[in-house]
Amino acid sequence: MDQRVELRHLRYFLAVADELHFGRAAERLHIAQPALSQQIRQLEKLIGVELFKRTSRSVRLTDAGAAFRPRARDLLGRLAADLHEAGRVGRGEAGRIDIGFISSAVVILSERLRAFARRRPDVHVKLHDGFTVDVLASLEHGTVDVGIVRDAEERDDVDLLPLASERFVAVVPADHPVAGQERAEAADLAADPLILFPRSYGPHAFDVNTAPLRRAGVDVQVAQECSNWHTIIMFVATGLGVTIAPYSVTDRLPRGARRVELAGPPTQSHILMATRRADDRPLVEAFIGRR
Amino acid sequence: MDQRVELRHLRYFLAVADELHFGRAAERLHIAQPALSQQIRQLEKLIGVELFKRTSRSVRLTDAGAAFRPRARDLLGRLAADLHEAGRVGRGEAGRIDIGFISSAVVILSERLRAFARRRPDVHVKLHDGFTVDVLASLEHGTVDVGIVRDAEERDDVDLLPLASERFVAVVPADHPVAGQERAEAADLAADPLILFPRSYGPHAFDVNTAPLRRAGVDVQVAQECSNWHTIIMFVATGLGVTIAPYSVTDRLPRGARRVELAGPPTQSHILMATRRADDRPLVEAFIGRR
DNA sequence: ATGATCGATAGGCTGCACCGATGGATCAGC
DNA sequence: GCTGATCCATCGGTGCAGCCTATCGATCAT
Repeated sequence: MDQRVELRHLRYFLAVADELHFGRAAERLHIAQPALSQQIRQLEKLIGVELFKRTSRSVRLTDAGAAFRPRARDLLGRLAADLHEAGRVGRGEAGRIDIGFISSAVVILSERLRAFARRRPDVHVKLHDGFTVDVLASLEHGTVDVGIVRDAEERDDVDLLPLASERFVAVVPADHPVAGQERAEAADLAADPLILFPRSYGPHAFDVNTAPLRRAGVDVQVAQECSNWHTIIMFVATGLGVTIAPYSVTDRLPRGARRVELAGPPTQSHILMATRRADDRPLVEAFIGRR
Repeated sequence: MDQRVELRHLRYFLAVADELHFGRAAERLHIAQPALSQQIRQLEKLIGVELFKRTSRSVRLTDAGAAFRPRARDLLGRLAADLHEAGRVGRGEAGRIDIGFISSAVVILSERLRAFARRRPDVHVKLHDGFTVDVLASLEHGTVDVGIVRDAEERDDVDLLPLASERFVAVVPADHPVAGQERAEAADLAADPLILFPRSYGPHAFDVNTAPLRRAGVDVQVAQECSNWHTIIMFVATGLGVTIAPYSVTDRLPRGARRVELAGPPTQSHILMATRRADDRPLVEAFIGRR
C-alpha cells in the first residue's frame, strides 16, 4: 500500500503544510494548484488518512498531518544528507580505508598517514598489522585495501609501488670478533648461528636477502626462527647468534649488540605499497598518491 | 539536483544491491530489466556518483553504493513506520491530547483518565490545571482540546457535556450558631462574612450559585476572595467567615469547620466537559466517549 | 446582492517510466 | 577457437500518470 508513495508526495505535503494554502504552495512548487490538490488527495488515499481539513476558505492540518509533518521533513533532510554523503564517498572525500602493514614499516606508514589525514580529514583509516604474507592475503581477500609490505614478489593481480629501500647490515653480539670493525665480510659470519624470520614468511624475500651470505659460501641454515625484528635483535644481544637486518630496525640497538656493515655490493630491502590491480577506487588512488 | 530523486529510485537501488543482478532484481520488482537499468543509471546521474561497477558478467557495489545502501534501507523503513504512525494518529490510536481541568474535578477526571488510558494505551495525555475561565480560554486558544470545568455558561462555539452534579452546602465555623444543625436557612448566614471565589472567575456560575442566598435576602458581598476551595475552607475553619461549596469539596473538613445542608430547593453545581464545537478529531471524540 | 477568494472537478495533453527486441561483451564447454 | 549461454546496455514504441487550463461551487467581505 505504501509502495506507491513517492517523495513528490512528501515534498508537496510539506509545501501545503507550510503555507496552509494550496495556491501559494503550488506556486512555490512551480506547479498548478489542481495538480497539487490531486497529489495530496492521492497521498491521503495511499496512507488511508486525511492529512488536511480543508474548506473553501481555510486549510488546516489534521492531527495525523501534524504528526506526519516533522517526520516527513526529517526524512527529506536525511535523504539529502545521505545523497550528499554518497557523493563525497564516491569522490573519495569521505569513507573508510583499510590498511595492512608490517610492523617494521611503522615509521614510513605513520608519515604517510599524517599526510593523508590532512588531505582527507573525513576518511576513517583502519589499520591491520601482520607479516608480509598475511598482509598480502588480506589484500587479496579484500580485508584490506592497501598493504605495506617488505620485499614482496611481483604478481599479476597486485600492483607494487616502492616506498623506500635500505641496505641490509649485520648485527652481532658485542663480543663477536668483528664487533669493533667498520665492515665485515659475509664469510666472517659463517661460523655463527643465524637468527632470522622463518623462510615460509616470504620465501622470495628470504632468498634475495640471504643471497650475499650464500655467495660468500655461508651455508644459510636458520638456527633460531623468530617473527619480530626486535626480538631477533634481543637474541643477538644476549649472544645467541648473529643476524642480518634492514638498517632501520638497527637504529637503536640494545647494549649487547653491534651493527657491522657488510662488505661487497649492498643488498637492498624494499618497503612496498601493494594494491589490487583491479582496484581503482578513489580512496585507494588517493592514498597511494596517484592523485 | 536531488529534487528529482524519487523513492522508486531507492527501492530499485536496494533490489539491485541485494541481488547484485539486474535480471533477478527486475523480476523481484515486477518490472523488465531495461527499465531497471535505466532507473539506476538515472539515479546515478542525479546524485553524480556511480553506485554500481558493472561488467556484462558481474555487478558490484562501489564504495559510494555500499555507503548509501544502509541509509537508503533505513529511509524506506522510517517512511513506512512514519506512514503507519500517521495512520494510527488519524484513527485516534496514538497521538496526544491536552486536557484542562479545575482542581475540584480531580477525582472524576482521574477515573476517566484511567479508563481512557486502558482503551488508548499509546495516547499521551497532557494535563493543565486552572480555573474554569482559564480552562475555557485555553480551549478556545487551542492549548487544550478538552476542558473539565464547573458551571460554565452555554456558548455557541463550545459543546458542554455534563459529567456530574452535586448540591451546594454551607460550611461554617464549629462555633457558629447553626453549626450543630442538620440544615439551616440561607438567611442564617446573612450576618457572617462570606468567603468565596472572585466573581470574575466565572460571573455566571457565581450568580447562579449564590442565587439562593440572594433569594433569602442575603446581601451577597464577598468579604474574602480566594481561589482555592481548600484554602477557603481553611479560612472558615479558623473562624474568618462562612461559605457555600459543592458537596464534594466538603468531603473531609478540617477540625474547625462544619457542613450544614441548605434548606429549600437545592442549588446544583455541574461539572462539565467542554470541547470546541468544530472539533471532530478522533482523539477528542474518543475521550469524551462519543465512540 | 456582488465580487473576490480558494479548493475541487473536468477534460485534454505530454513526458516519461516501462516494454519487447536486439546488441555487444564475457565466459564455459567441447 | 568456435559456439552457445548469460547478462547488462541500447533502441524505438507505447500507455498512463502527472500536469495543464478552464470552470464550478462554496464561503466571505462589502
